[in-house]
This record gives sequence, C-alpha cells and structure tokens, in this order.
Amino acid sequence: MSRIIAERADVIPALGEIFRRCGYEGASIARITRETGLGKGSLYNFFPGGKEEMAEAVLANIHQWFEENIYRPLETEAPDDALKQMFSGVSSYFRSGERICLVGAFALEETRDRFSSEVTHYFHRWLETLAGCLRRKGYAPSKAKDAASYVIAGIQGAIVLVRATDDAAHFATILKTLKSACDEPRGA
Amino acid sequence: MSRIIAERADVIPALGEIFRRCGYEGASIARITRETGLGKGSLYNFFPGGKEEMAEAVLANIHQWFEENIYRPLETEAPDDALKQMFSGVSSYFRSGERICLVGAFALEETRDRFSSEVTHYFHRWLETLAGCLRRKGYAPSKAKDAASYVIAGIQGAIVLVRATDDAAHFATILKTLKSACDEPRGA
DNA sequence: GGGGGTTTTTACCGATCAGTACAGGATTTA
DNA sequence: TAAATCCTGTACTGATCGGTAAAAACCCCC
Repeated sequence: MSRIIAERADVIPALGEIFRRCGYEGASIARITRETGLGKGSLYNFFPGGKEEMAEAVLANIHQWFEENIYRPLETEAPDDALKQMFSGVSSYFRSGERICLVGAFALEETRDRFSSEVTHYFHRWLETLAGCLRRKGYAPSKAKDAASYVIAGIQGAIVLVRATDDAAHFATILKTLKSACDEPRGA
Repeated sequence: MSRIIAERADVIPALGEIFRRCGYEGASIARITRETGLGKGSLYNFFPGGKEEMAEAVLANIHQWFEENIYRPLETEAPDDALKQMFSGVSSYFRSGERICLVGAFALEETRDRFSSEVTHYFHRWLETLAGCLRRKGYAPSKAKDAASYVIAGIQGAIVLVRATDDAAHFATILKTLKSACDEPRGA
C-alpha cells in the first residue's frame, strides 16, 4: 500500500458494497472498519457525521454514476441508442441482479425515511429522463410516463427476483422483454 | 381485553407488520414488546427460538396466504379468472405498494441467507404456478416461464417504486400493463 | 533534525442488543 | 378449596451498538 492508503473518495465504493451486502442497519461500524481496513478514527475523520454521512456519500456517488451513465444519455442521445445504453449499463452495473440496487433496498428498509430525499431524487430523475427519451421516441406524454415507471419497476423487480431465486438468468430475459416492450408500444 | 389476551397465532400478523416496517434487524425485541403489548416472557413463551422463530412463523403465515389465495387459484381455476384474481389479490394485499412484500425485502437484506429456503420457496411456487397457468392459457412452456418471472418481477418492482416515490398510483398502472401483457403475448 | 499540523490508534462511553432466569400471579385440575 | 401447572413481568447477562476523546504516530516543510 502506498503512502496514503486511502482518501475519502477511495473508501466510498467499498462502503457502498458493504451497505449493499448488509443494509444500513446491518452495516455496523465494527464491520466497516474490519472490511475497509480503516480504523474508527480514520472513518470519523473522513465522515464526521458518522454512518449517516457515509451512506449519504455512497448515495451521492451512486447518483452521480447514474447521472453520467444513464440519465444524461437518455437526455442527449438518440432514443434508441440511449435505451440500449441504459439496458446494457444497468445490466453490467447490477451484475445481472447479483449486485443489488442500494437505493431500491433503502426504499424498502426503515432507513427510507432517513434518506427519503435522496431515494426519491434518484427515482424521479430516472423516471423523468426515461419518460423524456420515450417521448422523443414517439410516445405520447402520458404513455411515456407509464412506460418509464413500468420499465424501472421491471428492473428493480428483476433484482429482487434474482436475489430471491439465486438465478441470475432471470435478469437478462426480463430486461430483454422490457426492451422489446419499449420498441413496440402496445395499447393500454 | 379478554381472559387470554393473545394466542400465538394472533401475534403473527402484528409481527409481520413490524418486520415489514423495520426489517429483520431493525425489529428489535424491545420494539416488538412495545408494539405488540406482550412482555418478553410471553414472546419467548410463544417463540422459544426468539426472533428467528418469529420471522419464520411470519414467513410461513405469508406463504400460507399466498398458497390459498394466489397459487391454488392459478393451479385450479380457469387461466383468465386466476390471473384476474392474482392481480386483484396482490393489489389489495400489498395495498397498492404501500405495504411491502416481506419476502422480497428479505431477499434484498442480509437476512436472505438466514431464510433463504423460505424465500426461494415462496418465489419458486409463485413462478411455477403462474407459469403453469400461462401454459394452460396457451403459452409455450419456455415463454410461460419467462412471462411468469417477468410478471412477478414487475409486481415486486412496483412495490419498490411506490415506496421510493411515495406515489401509490404507479402500482395500478404497472399492474394493468402487466395484465394486458399476459393477455396479448408478444414475440420475444 | 526539529516544530506544527494532521492522521490514526486505542481505550472508553452510555445505550441498546438478543436472550435468560426466576419469582410471583393467574388458571386449571382435582 | 388446595395443589399443580402454566403464563408473564422484571431484572439481569454479556455482547455489541454508534460515537467520542486523547494520546501516539506520522508527514511535510523549514
């Protein structure tokens, strides 16, 4: 290990994986120190606000990733390209459902209240950028909104299903169906 | 309150709601005693195995409900009726997403490992009975399996989305789209 | 080779965790 | 009514929780 073992930014991804694996309550400080290799002092030096600040930093980091890799393409690129990027990006980001969506998990946990603004922001941005993309693709505004929530729910549910059944194959088939549903909108 | 305030069976639904609200780790014994009104002694009298046995009882209770109200109709009734029952039953059971699916939540939590057999059983039964129903409706076997996982993922994701956005309206529109997707199978 | 400031280690805090032990109260049985 | 059994409130255990404080180690610049 080099001189400075870790900076604050270097710890955040590791924190993210711990929160993913254990949830917010299950990620005890003792566990975090053990798995990051950082002592309590270092942790509270990086994150004076304690565990809550750690989780906020992780959520901000996640949001930034989605902003750059998912939302921005949905806003700026050609609809079909953007959709393709979204599905492939999401598939590799969540490792076919073996890596859970921390924001979705937080939405189900009790911690939902604590981080409600981050959680709602994440999903609102996703909903609005995806709906915008579908509008540009030719969807009527209200259909675009419905389809966006439909697709995002499908992705979140695919993660749940993969974790529950321990069968990552579900993920690809579900996303494929979602993608084709985007391409051939049906009447509601 | 009557002579015997509560029997074991009476406590289980209350336990279920607490686990739903707080998760497994977040549902402390102190909290359970407070919200059920039962003392520690009574709780450990009903559930000698402690919190783990409480959660198992809740999961068994949930599974039984789905077995009777969702899976059995899917197996025995006419496909279209069974599907209708499933969607309306699920919608009222999860109160349009405002009540989460405890099994799905456990699948995302760390507790997944502890209750993995119950979690996988719940989803496997749902997958197999729904796929069977779709086969009887005319789906090819492999299409039926894919559609079943697609629909169940959609339902689970709808719950996540409702909780995240605090907008229960998503639930009905997503389930409506899922239902129409069952009625008009598209090519994959 | 020192200061001076910043990390990091370590011990410690009160609170809470799940679970146990047991005594006293209530109920049932005789 | 008396005895036996069952139920339940309460106090307690050791462990762990998140967080703090201060001393020790470290680094950079002079």
